[in-house]
Amino acid sequence: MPDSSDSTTDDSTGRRAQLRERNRLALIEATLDCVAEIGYARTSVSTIIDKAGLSRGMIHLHFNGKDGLMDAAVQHASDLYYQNLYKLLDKVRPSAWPQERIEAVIRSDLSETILNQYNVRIWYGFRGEARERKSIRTFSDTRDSRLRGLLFEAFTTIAEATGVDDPAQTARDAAHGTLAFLEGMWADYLIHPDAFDRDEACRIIFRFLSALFPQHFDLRGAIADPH
Amino acid sequence: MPDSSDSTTDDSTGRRAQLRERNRLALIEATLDCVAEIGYARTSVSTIIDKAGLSRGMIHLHFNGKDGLMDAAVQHASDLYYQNLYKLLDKVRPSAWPQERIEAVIRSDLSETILNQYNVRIWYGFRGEARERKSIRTFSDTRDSRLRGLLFEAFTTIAEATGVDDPAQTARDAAHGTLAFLEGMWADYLIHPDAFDRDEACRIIFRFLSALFPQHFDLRGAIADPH
DNA sequence: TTACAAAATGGACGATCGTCCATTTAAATT
DNA sequence: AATTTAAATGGACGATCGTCCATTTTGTAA
Repeated sequence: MPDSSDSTTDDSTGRRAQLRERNRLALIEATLDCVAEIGYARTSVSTIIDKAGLSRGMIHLHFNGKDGLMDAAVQHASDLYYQNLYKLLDKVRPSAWPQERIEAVIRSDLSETILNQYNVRIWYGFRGEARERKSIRTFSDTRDSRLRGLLFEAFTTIAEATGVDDPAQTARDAAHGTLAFLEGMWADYLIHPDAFDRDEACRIIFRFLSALFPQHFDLRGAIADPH
Repeated sequence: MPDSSDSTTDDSTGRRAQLRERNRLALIEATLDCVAEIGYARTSVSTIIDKAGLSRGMIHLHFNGKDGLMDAAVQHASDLYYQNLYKLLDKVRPSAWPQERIEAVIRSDLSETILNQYNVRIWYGFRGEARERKSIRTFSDTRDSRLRGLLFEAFTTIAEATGVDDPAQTARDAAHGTLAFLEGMWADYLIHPDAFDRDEACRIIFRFLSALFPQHFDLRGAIADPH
C-alpha cells in the first residue's frame, strides 16, 4: 500500500507513470535494435513488439502507429549520439587550445562509444529512408549543424592566429572538410567493420590538418601553441 | 518473314532475344527508379511492375523473385556508375600529370553526371540495406577498391617526387583521405541537395590537397610540375 | 474494500506482400 | 499454313503487413 504522503505529491513520477515511461522506452529501444539487426526495411510491428516483449496495441497507444514510433526512435538515437559525444567532449578542460577541442571532436566521433556496429547500422539504416521521412532528415541535419558550429569556432581561432588570407573562408572549409572526413570514415566502418582501424583513421585526418595548420597539428593530433 | 540467311546465323540477337533483353532491362530500370523515388523499404513487386508496365510474373521469370531482381539492379547501378565515371576520366590525356588524374577523379565524382539526386538516393537507399544483402556490400566495396587503386598510384608518384619521409604511407593516407572526402560530400548532397555547391566541394578538397602537396595542387586543382 | 480510470492486452480486420502456375500470346521452325 | 516452343500474362494463394478496438489487467482514489 502506498503511503499518503506520496500520493499527495504525485506529479508524474507515480508508479503508473513510471511503468508507462518504461514501456515507451522499451518500444523505442526495441525499434532501434531491430533496425540495427535486420535493417529498416525488414523492421515490422511484429518484430518490434516481439523483441520488446510487449503487446501489439502498445505502439498505437503510445505513438499513434508505426510511423510515430519510428520518429521517436530517430529522435532517441540522435539524443543518445549527442549525450555520448558531449560526455566525451566535456573531458576537455575549459582552457584547452582550439586544436585540442578539434582533436577531441575527431577522436570522440571515431571512438568505440560513438562509432560502433550498432550505431552505424542505425545511422545508415535510417539515412536510406531520409528522403521519405522528414524527422530523419532533421536527425541527420542536427548532427551536422551542431558539430559544424563547434568545429568552425575552433578553426576560426586557429585560422586567425596563422594569418591566412581569408580566415573565415579557411575556417569554414576546414570545418566542412573535417566533417566530410568523419562522414567518410563512418562509411568506411560500415562497409569494412573488421578491417577498420581507428588510429589509422585519426592519423589520416591529422595528416591533412597538420598540412593545413602545421603549427597546431601533427600526425598524432593537437600540438601546443608556439607563442 | 525473316530471310533464311538470318536464321542460320541466329546466335542470340533474334527478335525473340532482343525483346527478352529489353524487358529484363526495363524491370531493372523500373526497380532503380522506385528505389530513387520512394526508397528501398517501400519498393515492392507491385510498384516495380507498375512502373515498368509489365506483368507480375516477369520478375519470377527473369530473376527468380524480388531478391534476384534487387541484386541485378544493384549490379546495374554499379556498372552505370563506372561507365559514366570512366567516360569522364578518359578525357584526361594519357601523358597527364598524376595530379591531373587526381583532379579528374575528384571533379568527375562530384559532377552532375555522377553525383545527382537520382544516383545519391539509389546509393544510400541500397547502402542502408547493405548489412542484409551480400550483393550490396560487394557493390559498395567495388567502387571503393577501384577508385582507391587509381588514386593510390597517382599519389605514390607525387609523394615520391616530394621526397616525403614515407611515400607509400603518405600516398595510402592521401588516397584514403580523398575517398573519405568524396564520401562526405555525397552525404552532404543527400541531406542538402539544394544548398550543395559543387565548386565549393571541389575547393575544399583541393585546399587540403594543396596543403599536403603544395607543389602539385592549389585551391583550383592541379598545377604543373615545377621540375 | 470498493469504485474508478488509466494502461495494457491480443486478436480481428482489410490491405498488401512476394511467389508461382495455368493459360495465352507470338516468335521461330517445319 | 501448320506446328513448335519460348516468352509473357495476370490472377490465385498463403503469409504478413499495420491499424484498431473490445476486453482484461492494474495502479490510484474514494
